[in-house]
Amino acid sequence: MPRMSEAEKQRSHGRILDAAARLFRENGIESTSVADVMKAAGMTHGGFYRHFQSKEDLVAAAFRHAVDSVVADLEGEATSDGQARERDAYIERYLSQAHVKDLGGGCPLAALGGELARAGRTPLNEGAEASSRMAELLHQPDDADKAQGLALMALMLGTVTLARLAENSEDSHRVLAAGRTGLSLVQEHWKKK
Amino acid sequence: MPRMSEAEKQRSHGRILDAAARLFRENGIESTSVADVMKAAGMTHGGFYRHFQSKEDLVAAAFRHAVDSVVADLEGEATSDGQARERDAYIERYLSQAHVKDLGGGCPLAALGGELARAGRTPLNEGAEASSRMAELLHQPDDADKAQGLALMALMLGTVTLARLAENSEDSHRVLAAGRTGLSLVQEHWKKK
DNA sequence: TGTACATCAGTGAACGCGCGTTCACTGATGTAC
DNA sequence: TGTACATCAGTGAACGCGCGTTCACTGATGTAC
Repeated sequence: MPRMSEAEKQRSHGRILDAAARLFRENGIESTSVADVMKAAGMTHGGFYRHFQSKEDLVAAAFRHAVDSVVADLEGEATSDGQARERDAYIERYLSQAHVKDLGGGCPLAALGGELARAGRTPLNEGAEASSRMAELLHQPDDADKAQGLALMALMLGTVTLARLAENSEDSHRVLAAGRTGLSLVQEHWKKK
Repeated sequence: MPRMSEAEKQRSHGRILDAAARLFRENGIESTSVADVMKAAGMTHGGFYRHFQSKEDLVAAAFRHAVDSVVADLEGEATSDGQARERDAYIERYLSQAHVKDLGGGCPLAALGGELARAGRTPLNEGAEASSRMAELLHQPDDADKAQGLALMALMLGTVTLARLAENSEDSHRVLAAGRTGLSLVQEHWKKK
């Protein structure tokens, strides 16, 4: 059957990234094998090394891929007013039960932040850049440095992490509600400090 | 050489838990093997199953062991005034560069929260209980439900997670400072909502 | 435009390795008389 | 208290298995004339 055309190779590449971004978030990096990813992308494991030098390479690329799609969603708006509306909608979605349940399609930092810190130099760098980019998205006009954006990101990430550990949906809702309350305090009173 | 006395067995058990609690936090659950843990505890891997039924059992027990030692630190104080002082000191230590660097000895939720959500039923239950116990520790007299404790825990956990992803210590300090600012806002203004 | 040939995307078997777990064994410990 | 014996904590070899990675192979693609 092989060889495929250059255009088809690029489509394969995209399918591998999509599958990896989802599986790593859903099951964790260590629990997801190269073969798992390739199977989900509709191929066999042998072809993997035509696309990436190593699994560690894939981890970094797939993580960036996941962050890219979040960022692309929010940077689409042209006016700063539209961006503010998008940002608020994103925060609301972030602190929702749907996001808590959607590990595989949710925030890459919330799903993999802890693991990334131990995953090797290249993935770690991607993690650092991701928190920068995410904090930038949350930043508001009155946020000179990115401090408020970082604090919001930390609170959101922590809230979803705790909500995912809750045993029942009642506890999970309690955690999300607490996170929303804390978030509004940070948003409203930041510059009064 | 075997067999050891009952007292010695209990000491071995403690050494296994100590080693596991440190190694899991330091290198992650999947990257730490049963043999790694037993070697760090000064034994060979074969004896492990006299102490635990499976690795998953050890994960749950070691996580609880780590949470226990955090909780014991803070529950020692008898007076509510002493407890309040201890709590403030704990928060300060939590949001310090030393804690960011000390993965193996730091907050179990920050190190393993993400992985725990995928680690099986028993470890997941331990995670749920841990967030309850930690939120309880942070709770203040005017915090009727545990909402404020949960929000503080989420902000602290998220801040340390982001700080651990930072590439240099300057960025890491920036994240910690942002977390501290956010935290004081949540502490001061909670009941005004 | 048509032909001959080099390239290389994807396949599937194979590699060495470390994993969680099992097991026969050892000899000090704990127990029964 | 002393002796005979069952127990069982820890050892180290062995198990089946899945991992990341390599490789010979295939045949459509892309290129040179």
